Amino acid sequence: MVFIFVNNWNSPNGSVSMSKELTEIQNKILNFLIEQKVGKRIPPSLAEIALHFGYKNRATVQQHLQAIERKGYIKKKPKLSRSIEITSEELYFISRPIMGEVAAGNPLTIYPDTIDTIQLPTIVKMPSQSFLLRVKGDSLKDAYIFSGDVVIVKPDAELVNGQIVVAILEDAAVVKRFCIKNGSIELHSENSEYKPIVIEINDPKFKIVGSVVGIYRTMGKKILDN
Amino acid sequence: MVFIFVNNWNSPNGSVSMSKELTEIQNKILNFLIEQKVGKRIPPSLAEIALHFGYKNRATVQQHLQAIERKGYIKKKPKLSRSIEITSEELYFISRPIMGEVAAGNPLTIYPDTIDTIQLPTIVKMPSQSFLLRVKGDSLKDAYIFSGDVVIVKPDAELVNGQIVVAILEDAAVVKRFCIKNGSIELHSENSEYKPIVIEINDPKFKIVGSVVGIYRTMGKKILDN
DNA sequence: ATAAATACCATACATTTGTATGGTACAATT
DNA sequence: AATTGTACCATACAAATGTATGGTATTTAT
Repeated sequence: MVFIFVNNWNSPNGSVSMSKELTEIQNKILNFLIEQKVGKRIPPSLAEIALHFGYKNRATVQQHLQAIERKGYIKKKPKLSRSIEITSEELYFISRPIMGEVAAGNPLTIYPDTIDTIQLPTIVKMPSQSFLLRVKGDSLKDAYIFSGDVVIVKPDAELVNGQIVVAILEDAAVVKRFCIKNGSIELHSENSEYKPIVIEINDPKFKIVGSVVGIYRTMGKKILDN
Repeated sequence: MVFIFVNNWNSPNGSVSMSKELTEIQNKILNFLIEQKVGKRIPPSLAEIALHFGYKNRATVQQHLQAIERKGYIKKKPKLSRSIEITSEELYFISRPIMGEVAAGNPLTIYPDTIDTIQLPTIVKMPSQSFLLRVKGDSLKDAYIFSGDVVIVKPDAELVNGQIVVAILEDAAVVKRFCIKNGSIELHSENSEYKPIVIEINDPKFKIVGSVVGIYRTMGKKILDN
């Protein structure tokens, strides 16, 4: 997992609280904090930070954290373990692989490897083990999922009628609304131009990959040319 | 903040790892864990849990946690403080107020109070101090924001050209793409049917509320009637 | 009727953790 | 030349934390 530090403080209406630039080492420590929070979901203790950077004692880390806090990048509650808060978490992005493309209209080939990377804001937390797929095609446009959207897929999730799932059909993947009826599975498009796909439950060429637990679409910053 | 516990284990393809039902108290403790993680962003220590429930020592909490872990709802690393992980975090929802409605097309009145509540999945982390607004109207449909979508608004965020912002114009709120040009502010719709709104920077009837940092749209479970 | 699970209590103990203090070395600034 | 900031080290200590053990009372299941 690669984390990218996006320093935005110098933008037009820059944040007031970030008073000074971080040194290289302080920057590395801040990145580690973000990494730990996104990955492990809890902030590290001083000892864990020291271990990671090879420091022989916690005092070194302690002093670095004090410096980073003085400069306004983190906040911590005194005496409380693992209480480091990242001041402006939404300004940081984590680089996440997109595992393939998936057809919302007609089936498309699914790639075994990473095809692209997305800068996912750290505020968008992904369930563990879930992965990202980019949607192509417009058969789900009535469910407001569009070509280019990135869907968060949780594998082996429970399947409920009416849920949007990712399924493999003869080595191609589709995003459809799932419906089980009279012992056979129907995969619906929201777009009425596409007819439902009907499969027998035991069809060996069919497999449910997982359910779509969320979508992500980049919101900010579009160049206005006029 | 009110948290709602959604017990999903008994759904058709129930998860395998959740072996037994929790008792009432165990349930309350699990809810507290979720509450703490979503709110404070870090799991509580045994002492903090004991304090919250009025227990006189940590051992009581310790035994409850062991029971909850035995039943598969949480996992924790031995000897490590604040290392409780919620096994299937994406199954829980947090109840969050929607503060008002906002027009993406023509301006609408913004309500001072909560108008509705949404069940936001705990995987969608909101930046602190941000709030939710429901979008009405279709002027942003080319940016794929639709009537009914819930936008996450971060107040006082830095304003960058091309960013989507919530602004107040004569006591009504709009969602538009922000653009500053030659000393005056332009608010663009993606939908070409609407013309840009142009305001002078110092116009007292105009105020930027914040920037849209994300959208959320309920994905799962739609009743298929056929 | 007995066993097992639940729901607490008290006490004890080894680590972990945050923090304070003092020291060395080096680079940049004043 | 003196000061400040950075980047480490070592040691010490109180508080926080997780854990183990043993006990009591109540409810639930066998």
